[in-house]
Amino acid sequence: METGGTSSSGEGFLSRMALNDNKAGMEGLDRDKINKIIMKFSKGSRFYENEMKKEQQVNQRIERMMLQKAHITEQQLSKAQTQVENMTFDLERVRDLSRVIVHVDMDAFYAAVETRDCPDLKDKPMAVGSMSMLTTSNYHARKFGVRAAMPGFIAKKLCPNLVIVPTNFDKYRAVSAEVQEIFADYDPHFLPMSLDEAYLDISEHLEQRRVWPEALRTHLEEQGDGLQETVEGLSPVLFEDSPSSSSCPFLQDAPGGGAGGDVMVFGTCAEEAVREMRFRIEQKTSLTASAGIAPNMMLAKVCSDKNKPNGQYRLPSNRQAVMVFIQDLPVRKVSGIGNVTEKMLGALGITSCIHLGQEMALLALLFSETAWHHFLEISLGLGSTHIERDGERKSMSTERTFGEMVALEEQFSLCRQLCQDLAQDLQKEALRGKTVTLKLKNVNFEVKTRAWTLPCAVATSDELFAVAKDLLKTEIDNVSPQPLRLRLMGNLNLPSLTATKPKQTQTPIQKNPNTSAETHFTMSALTAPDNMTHAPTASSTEAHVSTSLYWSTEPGTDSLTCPVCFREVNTTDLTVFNRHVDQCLSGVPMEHNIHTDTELERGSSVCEEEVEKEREGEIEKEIAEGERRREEGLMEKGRDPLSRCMLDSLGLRLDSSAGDNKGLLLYETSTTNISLNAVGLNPGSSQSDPRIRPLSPGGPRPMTTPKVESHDPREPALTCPVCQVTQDTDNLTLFNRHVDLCLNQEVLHELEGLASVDCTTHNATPAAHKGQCFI
DNA sequence: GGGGGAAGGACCA
DNA sequence: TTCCTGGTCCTTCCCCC
Repeated sequence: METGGTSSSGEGFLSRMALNDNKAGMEGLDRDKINKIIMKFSKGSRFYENEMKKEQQVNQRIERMMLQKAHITEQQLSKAQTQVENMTFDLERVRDLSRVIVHVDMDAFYAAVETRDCPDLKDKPMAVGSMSMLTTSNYHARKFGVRAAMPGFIAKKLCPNLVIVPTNFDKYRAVSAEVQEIFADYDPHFLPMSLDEAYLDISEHLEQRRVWPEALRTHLEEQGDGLQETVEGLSPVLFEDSPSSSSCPFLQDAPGGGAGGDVMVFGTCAEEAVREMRFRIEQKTSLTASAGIAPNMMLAKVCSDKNKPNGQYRLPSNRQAVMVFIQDLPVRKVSGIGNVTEKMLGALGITSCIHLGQEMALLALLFSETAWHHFLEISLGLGSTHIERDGERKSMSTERTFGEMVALEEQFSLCRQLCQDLAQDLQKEALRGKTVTLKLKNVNFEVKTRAWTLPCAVATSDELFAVAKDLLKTEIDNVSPQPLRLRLMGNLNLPSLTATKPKQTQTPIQKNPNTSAETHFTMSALTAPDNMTHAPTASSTEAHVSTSLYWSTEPGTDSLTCPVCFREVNTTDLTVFNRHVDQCLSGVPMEHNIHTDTELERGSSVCEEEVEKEREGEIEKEIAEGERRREEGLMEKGRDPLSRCMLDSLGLRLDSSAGDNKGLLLYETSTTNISLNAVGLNPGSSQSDPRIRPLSPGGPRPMTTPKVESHDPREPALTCPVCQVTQDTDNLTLFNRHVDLCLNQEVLHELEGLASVDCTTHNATPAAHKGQCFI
């Protein structure tokens, strides 16, 4: 038997997929019937399979917990009981019942806004969202089991007449702003939780209100668009069965109120103040709100759900009333207890808050300290009494879901786009962040996050992409030879400061997120200053020193010494400096960045002089040609090459001479100046179907490669362009890995000329260190 | 052993 | 055919000092 909002029918229903009716307007539904439909159309899908996996994990957690419970001794229990009692005593001592906290929640907000603007919808089951996902539904739809967070196509099965209206956040934001203006009159420091929800502390307002003359508590009811009409006509159509719509509080309770009255006078108590607030919201927006009034935020939130929609509930501010209220409250109703916690508590026989109190000693032994402290507070009806707007934002992110994406260039291009979007958002709030996290969800709904913390905070698109693309590349390599089949990509930046200038740390961080044991260098062994650190490596194919060096500054200095060219770079901007180092290591100018970054130009001018002008011209010519072809539409849809910036960052070049093999990329390892072809550029194609022809070894390697030809599977001989040894394989992935390792060896040898290299973390075999070839 | 970063997950609207 | 987005907090694991 499942607890709370989910059910099990004994057919192996996943509790996490079954109908969650823990929402107003969903009482008394035929859950079994609804669940059967949900399962019928979910079963067998990748989403379902993943949910099943997650459910199993939760079940295992529960099994472990039960095992742990079986080993608890009386002595342990008694000790824990003492601990709980002490804690309870401490909490009771500071219980604060003096505040009047209000939680206001707009009723089916998005759906109500859409219905208001399109009255045709008022009698129809409708939801806001898309066939993929619904954000909310009206109360007609809820009768069919249609609710928020349900995919539209399932909702359509439950309710074939369902009207799905696309979201219009600009509109909701505008309405929300109107509502918030009213909130501010009651608590200027109110805490908005989302567009449709807020906490207010009206204690001060009530103090003032006590002595307010009636005139200040009088509000005009606008005829035609006012309460009378909304109660019987427009907005509350969503809430015909509302506990309060049948006995409109405004009309009946408010002094001076009455059917058709023009003037509404409200009282001075908390209920009257909240009633007034809701009245004003409705007058201004034609939308209804529900509210809960209680001595703390936790209780206020529960109370606002009590008489939803279009109602309010006040819990008296005394301990006894609070304890009575809490007794029968299902744990799932408490904010912070979700599906998993509910299930775990249910396994212990805990379904309501009274059980929580009774089993606290056991919970103290089975859950973490944070968790059981939270449970104890809930069981005592305690919650926060201070509404504080979080001054400081903790993180900022952006993510996107899409159809299956396999093509590398699409993945990197999207990554770039996300970085641009995030950079824009960061810059809007003048924030910078030190940790860049890449979030990936594959087609099986498995989510992975990969993070990298930088020595200094970053904010620009280029800076973010420099890290994100490495993280992405690492993941692509990790699943190789399989392609990375994505359905979501996100980019998260954790701001650590709000300053407009980058913060420069004095203590370098030296970590390598590359869990795939790919080749990388431990830079500490180089004869470089101690403050040189190693950033995330890209892949073994990227001559790892490229884009991988980060530097921290010494306080008081305004220049840095390049560890490669040993010249002073006149900058303290680490990004600029690291680009300089990248350039020196690669021996290739980062022409695009240089042209757009004057500081970089200054900082790297010394190294630039050493770069062959001819090659610069050649590169520029190639890119110009690539762009020309792009503009001319020669690139077929879906075969659009990587952006210039992306190509740069990856060390990739477009082969404009590829003819029919458009989409071919040339990989250029900057140190060795070797060109290899990369694969999988056509959408739909994958890395498992590459076309490769190794280049002829020796001599200066060309920037462009001859037209690629398919490799004949009957002809296994592939010759490594680096070591020139023929490899006994026709597996192109293996062959490419071999080339990677050889390339890295070349880099190593080059660096050995500058400094000693610590190869302890280099994943190559001893043979590789000797420059020999292997697969 | 403690601190801190990385990764994953729960939960919320 | 199709299961979101953006944010916070917590837990666990692991590495380093």
